[in-house]
Amino acid sequence: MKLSENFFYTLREDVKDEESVSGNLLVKSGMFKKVGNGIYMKLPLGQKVVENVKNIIRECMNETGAKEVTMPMLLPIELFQKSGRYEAFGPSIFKLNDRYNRPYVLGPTHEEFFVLAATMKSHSYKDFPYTLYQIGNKYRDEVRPRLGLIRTREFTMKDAYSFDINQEESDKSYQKQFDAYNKICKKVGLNYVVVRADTGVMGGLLSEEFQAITDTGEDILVLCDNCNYSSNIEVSRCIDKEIDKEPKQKLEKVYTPNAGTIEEISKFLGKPKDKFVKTLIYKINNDFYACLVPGDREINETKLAKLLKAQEINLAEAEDVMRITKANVGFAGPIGLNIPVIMDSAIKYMSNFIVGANETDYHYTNVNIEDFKVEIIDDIKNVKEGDKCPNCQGHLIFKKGIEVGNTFKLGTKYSESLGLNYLDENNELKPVVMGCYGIGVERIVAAVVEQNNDEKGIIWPMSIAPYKVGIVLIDSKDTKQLETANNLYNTLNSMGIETILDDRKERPGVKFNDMDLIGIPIRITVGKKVNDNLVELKRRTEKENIDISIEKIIENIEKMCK
RNA sequence: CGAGGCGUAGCGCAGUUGGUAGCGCGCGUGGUUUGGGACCAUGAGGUCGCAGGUUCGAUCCCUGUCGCCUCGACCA
Repeated sequence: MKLSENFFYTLREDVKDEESVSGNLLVKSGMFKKVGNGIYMKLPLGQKVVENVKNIIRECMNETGAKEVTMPMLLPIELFQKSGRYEAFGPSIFKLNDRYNRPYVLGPTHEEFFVLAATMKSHSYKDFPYTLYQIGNKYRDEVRPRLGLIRTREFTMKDAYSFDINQEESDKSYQKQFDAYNKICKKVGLNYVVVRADTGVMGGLLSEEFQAITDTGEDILVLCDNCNYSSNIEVSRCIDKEIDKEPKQKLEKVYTPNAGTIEEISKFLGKPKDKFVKTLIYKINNDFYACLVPGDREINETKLAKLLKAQEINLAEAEDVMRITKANVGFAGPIGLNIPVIMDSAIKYMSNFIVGANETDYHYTNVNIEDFKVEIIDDIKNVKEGDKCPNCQGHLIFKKGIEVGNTFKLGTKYSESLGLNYLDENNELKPVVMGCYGIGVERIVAAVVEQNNDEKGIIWPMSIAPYKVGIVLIDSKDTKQLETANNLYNTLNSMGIETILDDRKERPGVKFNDMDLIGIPIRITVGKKVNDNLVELKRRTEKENIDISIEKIIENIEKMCK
């Protein structure tokens, strides 16, 4: 691409509406443009990067034997209602009506429709296995789109679906996709980790996330400093410390004016936070529950929801709390409450602790678990850094991540709800076992930028860079320079090494800065030294130029591109 | 959905105690420059987010509305 005759622009100042590094750089470099909240257009350079990522994905998918298809984005609503996911997705599904007022949705994901396709080729056990995939748009009305391209309402997803006769066979298909995902993450140049995760709205048996490690990530990843344990915090199991009990002391009600938070009450009574038990009133499936966790811990709503098989889980409104506890928010406790109590397992080892007294401005001290009735005891809290690893003697550490991919073992959830069955050798009707596998394409792009940038701009890995080489022509009026630059440009492109020629009538500084901003991996500068038969070569990752003779430059670049 | 902030030229911003607007960058033209975002001159470009209201007069005040950003919507 010659810049003088193409659609190319960059911004000189940081983008006002982009807080994330990747959002700012991708918009500033003219690769993407924001259209609205969580909606972006892809401009030529961004389009190329996205295509490069798609091609890597496509290549790795085809290697697994998966076949590419295209699903519609505009979907009649019935199948979602049938699978029960119209409810599960709730408000994050985009709905619309046609001219006859018939309801449609913009596809948030396509399990149901792949199942529909699968019914055409799932009659006998001899029809299996097979895996289908597509690379297409998804629409989700997110609570809050944010972080540039990391959470948008329209995005490109590669989604694949495997179909097998039983779990064992399905596990094999899963493993193939899992391996392909590792390959893709490596090829696009991500620093990533795979973690266990919640199956969420997809349902099913197992979920593993491919998480790009960055400070701007939305997820907390729990890793072990000793073994290879890795998990999303939402499903990370707590290993409770088994502490010996103190001798039981006498229960006492104490006056604690205006001390409604653990912070305040801990300061007021001069006791550490782990001597307290927090009582949170939750509304779960329209019933109220009191949930107890140690004062120095956070509740984990994913675990709680799973424990109660709940669809909807919310902290109770202040008025509900006041009605149930007969006290202001901040003074709830398990003693004398007439709603079910769910207690975190760690509290078993606590003694003489402090809880709210269900009376404004009062707490009980020296509380022990015999003092109240408990319905369920289970792990309902988040792990903390430094906690013991569930797999070894090591300790847990936290990192933040961007979820770029996710693989699920779905079991027979969809085949059963949608009637996808086959006949086995014994002429018995069996449900098909499925897996599904998703990758966010723009998310990969954003995550790569989050991990590869400096004060000048983006630093693309060779594999997905929009162009591999950028030629900066210093003086376009100098015939020798112009001719040399054009020759290099034509040669490289004809070799399949995609090259930009900056032949604009700009000062060199402008060209250098733009080339750095858009992150082209290799830069050739064609300037005065052509008279000595030399051009300059510089990698985006390095500070210094080196002079190379014009004869040798092509050979050098060819090596670098490999 | 809650709280806060912001909507003024393509971009980033200032401003008007109410009298229909300016700066920097970018853009056009002419010239001087030419190896890390040049300089001089001269221009073009705005229904001051939208709709009401108050006023002789509103970009400014009031009301509503739309859009965008951040935080929150879990730690009692």
